[in-house]
Amino acid sequence: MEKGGKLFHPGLSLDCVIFGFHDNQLKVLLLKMEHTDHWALPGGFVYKDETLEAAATRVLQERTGINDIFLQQFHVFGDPARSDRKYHSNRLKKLGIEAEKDHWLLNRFITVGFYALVEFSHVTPTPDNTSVACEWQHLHNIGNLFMDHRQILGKALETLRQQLNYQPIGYKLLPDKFTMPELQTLYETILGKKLDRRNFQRRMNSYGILRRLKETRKGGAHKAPYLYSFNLRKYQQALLEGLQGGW
Amino acid sequence: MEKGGKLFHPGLSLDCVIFGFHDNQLKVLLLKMEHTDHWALPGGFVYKDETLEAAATRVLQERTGINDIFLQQFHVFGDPARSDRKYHSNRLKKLGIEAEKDHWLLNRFITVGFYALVEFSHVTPTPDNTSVACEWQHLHNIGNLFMDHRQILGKALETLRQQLNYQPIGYKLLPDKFTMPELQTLYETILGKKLDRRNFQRRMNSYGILRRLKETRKGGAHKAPYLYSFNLRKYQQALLEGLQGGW
DNA sequence: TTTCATTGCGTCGTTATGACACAATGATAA
DNA sequence: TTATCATTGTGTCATAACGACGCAATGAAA
Repeated sequence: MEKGGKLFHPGLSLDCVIFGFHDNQLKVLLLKMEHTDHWALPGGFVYKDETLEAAATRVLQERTGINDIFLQQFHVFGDPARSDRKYHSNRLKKLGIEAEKDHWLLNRFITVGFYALVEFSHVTPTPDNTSVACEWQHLHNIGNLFMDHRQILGKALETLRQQLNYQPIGYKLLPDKFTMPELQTLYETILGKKLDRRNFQRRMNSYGILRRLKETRKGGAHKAPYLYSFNLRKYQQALLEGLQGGW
Repeated sequence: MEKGGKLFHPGLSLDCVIFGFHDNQLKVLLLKMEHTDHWALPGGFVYKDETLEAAATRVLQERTGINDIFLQQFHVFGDPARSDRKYHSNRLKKLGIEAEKDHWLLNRFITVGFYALVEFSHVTPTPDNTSVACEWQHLHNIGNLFMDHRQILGKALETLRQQLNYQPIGYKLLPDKFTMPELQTLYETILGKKLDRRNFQRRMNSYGILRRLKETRKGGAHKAPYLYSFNLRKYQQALLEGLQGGW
């Protein structure tokens, strides 16, 4: 906190939108802030000799426990008015740090937005030293967000939608074995619209990127759907050209 | 040069890839650097109270003379090794500025890449104070580029390709009146592949975003092609959904 | 006046798409 | 044990879109 000015690249931060999929819902990992009902995206600063990607990877490792994480830079947020200097100066005061006017945290910050795709069950949510909790929240039921984090989240989702045919989004978000309805719900959530069940299945199968397993998912009421897994080699090859047809 | 440290956001720059279309070729506006055969993307720094977009707009205005320019942020380049500190320290020496070790220009810089689309004939190329010339270069015949500018250009082109169905790329790059073969060549250059002339025309017409004029383009050898202009209202409406089918 | 590359418009067979029908499944309730 | 019923697997069908290609019209240059 005191040495940050010497350690970090000045006026630069990053924020991560961490997506997970569970209970047939797209979720985002958020940090609950102290003394308010506000939530924040996991973020951090960039060491002076660190790449942006390394910094993001480090932050993501700390919040999720996952080392090898899929992430993509998607936008820079640089509005001069985006910083909440009052928050930082209050926080410094509480920490007993004399908040000189030119304290490194009180300057303007540009932030680089990253989105990350993780397998929900592999994550161990871990708060950082500015937060009191780290929890998954349903994408469509998110409370008050800090600063411009709502805007950052929105842009991340928009990017996810655009890259659906070019990034291994299903592969990174779903567990090894999943059902066709689960995959479809994921697509529907990201796209924000309903898709026809039968046409979805036909198209997905036509790509040749799925392997249908002998097993079915027992346990739910009604007919047990087959389990699928990705044929990773073919998936990646198909993504190079983009999944044809689009959604 | 001396006061930059106080005026600008520290360790932050931006670089612009300015695309234009002329002589049936996609071109990029570059700056010729002094004393070398290297070229550089037009770039600049961000004032402490300026948005990134405003800074890019300012830079673009200075290099092209155009005020109302179309630009899009596309990527941040943050490799710690990307800066060429030797270049800056030499330059400072030549300018007679004592290059203290902690001179603001000698620190690590993160740069935000913007691409801009301009109507070629509206541009008045103007060098900045670090360059001896400002010229259009053919996209496929570009000389040595400074630092990581080749990589930045590559990423810009990749982004352009991805956004072809979502941004008014034809509208921003072509003059008010243009022929179908010109539009097709633009698409072919961006996509990097040949398209069937007749199918291209059919698809373009089916979008309903073009208005065929009564005039033809006389002067070239062979049959005179019709001139077209964009129906801007319909174009923009179609872009919201993305031009269907893709290329 | 002829030549010829280019342009405008159209054809044709195939494939992809959207909308929908129907039987099979399997946990739950009767 | 049997009936129920939402859900799943598979298929059909008419239409639209697509890729490949043919051919006549044009207009500057030979």
